[in-house]
Amino acid sequence: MNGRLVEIKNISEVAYMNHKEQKTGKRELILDAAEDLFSKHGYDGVTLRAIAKKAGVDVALANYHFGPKRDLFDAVLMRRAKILNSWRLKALEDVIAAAAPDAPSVNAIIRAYFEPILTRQHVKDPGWKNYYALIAYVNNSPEWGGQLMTQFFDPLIKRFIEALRMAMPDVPDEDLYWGYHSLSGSLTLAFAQTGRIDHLSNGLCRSDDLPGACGHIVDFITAGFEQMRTRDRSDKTATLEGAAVEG
Amino acid sequence: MNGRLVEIKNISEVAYMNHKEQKTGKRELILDAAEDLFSKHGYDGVTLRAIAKKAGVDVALANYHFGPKRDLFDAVLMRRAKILNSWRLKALEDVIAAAAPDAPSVNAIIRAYFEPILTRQHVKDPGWKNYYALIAYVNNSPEWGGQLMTQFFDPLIKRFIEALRMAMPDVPDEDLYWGYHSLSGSLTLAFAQTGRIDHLSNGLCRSDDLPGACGHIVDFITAGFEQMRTRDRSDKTATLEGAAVEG
DNA sequence: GACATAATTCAACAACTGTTGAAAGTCTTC
DNA sequence: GAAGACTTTCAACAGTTGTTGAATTATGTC
Repeated sequence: MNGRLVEIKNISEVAYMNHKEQKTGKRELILDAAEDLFSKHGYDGVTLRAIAKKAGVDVALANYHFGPKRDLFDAVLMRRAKILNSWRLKALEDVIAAAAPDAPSVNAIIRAYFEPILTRQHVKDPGWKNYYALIAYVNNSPEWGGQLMTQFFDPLIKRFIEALRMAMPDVPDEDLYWGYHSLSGSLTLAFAQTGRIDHLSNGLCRSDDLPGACGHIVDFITAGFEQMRTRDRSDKTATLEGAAVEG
Repeated sequence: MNGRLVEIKNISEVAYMNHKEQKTGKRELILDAAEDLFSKHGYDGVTLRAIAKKAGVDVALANYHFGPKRDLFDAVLMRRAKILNSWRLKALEDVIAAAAPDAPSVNAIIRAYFEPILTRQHVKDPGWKNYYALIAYVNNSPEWGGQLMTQFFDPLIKRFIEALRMAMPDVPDEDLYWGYHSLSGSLTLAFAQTGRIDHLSNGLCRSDDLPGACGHIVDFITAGFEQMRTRDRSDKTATLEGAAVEG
């Protein structure tokens, strides 16, 4: 059985497919090839001819199915965005329901954010790996980051922050937002799978081991949020300014 | 007085400039323009003609000074890399010396990593802002991330992890490396200044306020490392697998 | 099996890409 | 002020880019 397709159907996310999309034809091959190449070289680093060659089709076919290049890029992003959101939304709601009427623990919330996307079977699928790397590219790009990420993931993230606010009612919103910012950066770099940590750790840690990374990151991030309960917010902005500049 | 140039000279980093580079001619204008555009659109998203136009010079001039496009990109990265490293190395060594013969605190080490680059005067300089965004682009790109970041920043980072190992001798290296990975991701996203947190927080937090971000991130990351002293390392990899897939 | 419709390929376009060699300009040094 | 070494521009190249319209093939319908 075809792993990805089965998953998509079972999760009752068929709705977002229109009648054209569920076929296993060359259309999907183009999306797969584009996903792979875009994730590795970015939007401008990939030509339609390279995509067509990798998909084994003619150049013009991409334009026939998706219109201009930019729309193909959006289609690649869109294909897995909703299913991703539904996984994480469900995990978050499960955690909230399980703790009700109390607020869930910070650790449970963080786990609901990471585990659905980092510890499941699908992380072995090259398509999903490429998609994650693509999200990393988009999230860190000034050109795409502001607009596209907001469009796709904001609703989920707002509910996530809401849950954190429930768990830590006395923590100011500013702390929560910056905390999410750190969380997002950590996740993004893990997504990117640049091989950097492999070099740095002499092979002790592997950047393509997403489930392995998950445990470490979850504990790290949880502590980052927990710390906010007792954080010293007095102005510590006394800088080292001048020490190096003048001397 | 010209902020950036004065800083560079005072910090006794003139050594890395060869005799050609210290001039304020069109050569620097090309580097500035390239830095700006590369940081916003990535390597492939920028043409030499766009750089030349922004710098107000002819297309051929970039090639005359730097050779092929790829070498121009390296030159942009190289220009500020060494001075950046020297700032952070000095801060780290100051912290180690101040605590000697004891090990420095985790918080002091983290602050030595962030404050020299986020709280100083130079973060107001658009050139440095662009450079930081460029580092973010490189760090998250599978194409550049592995090689270039290693080449430029590994020596510093190894000493930094060494210091953390001194501060927390009982923590396994694996935790330290993954901790650095989270740290690096957080810093990178802050560098990128995508405007995402602005949208998300309805203007409460601003992604171009790097000094403001610094305080939050430092406390967040410090807690992430401190947690490793008492971390439960039993295998918690029981996943939610199936819950959503089957239902 | 004819017919309409969708899918795919083919050939070609105008615009743009990085790069180059020669020409023109500018600056230093004697 | 002539000579010579850098700097900068000009004009052009061969190759590549996204896109398009017509031609060809496959798919489904009655």
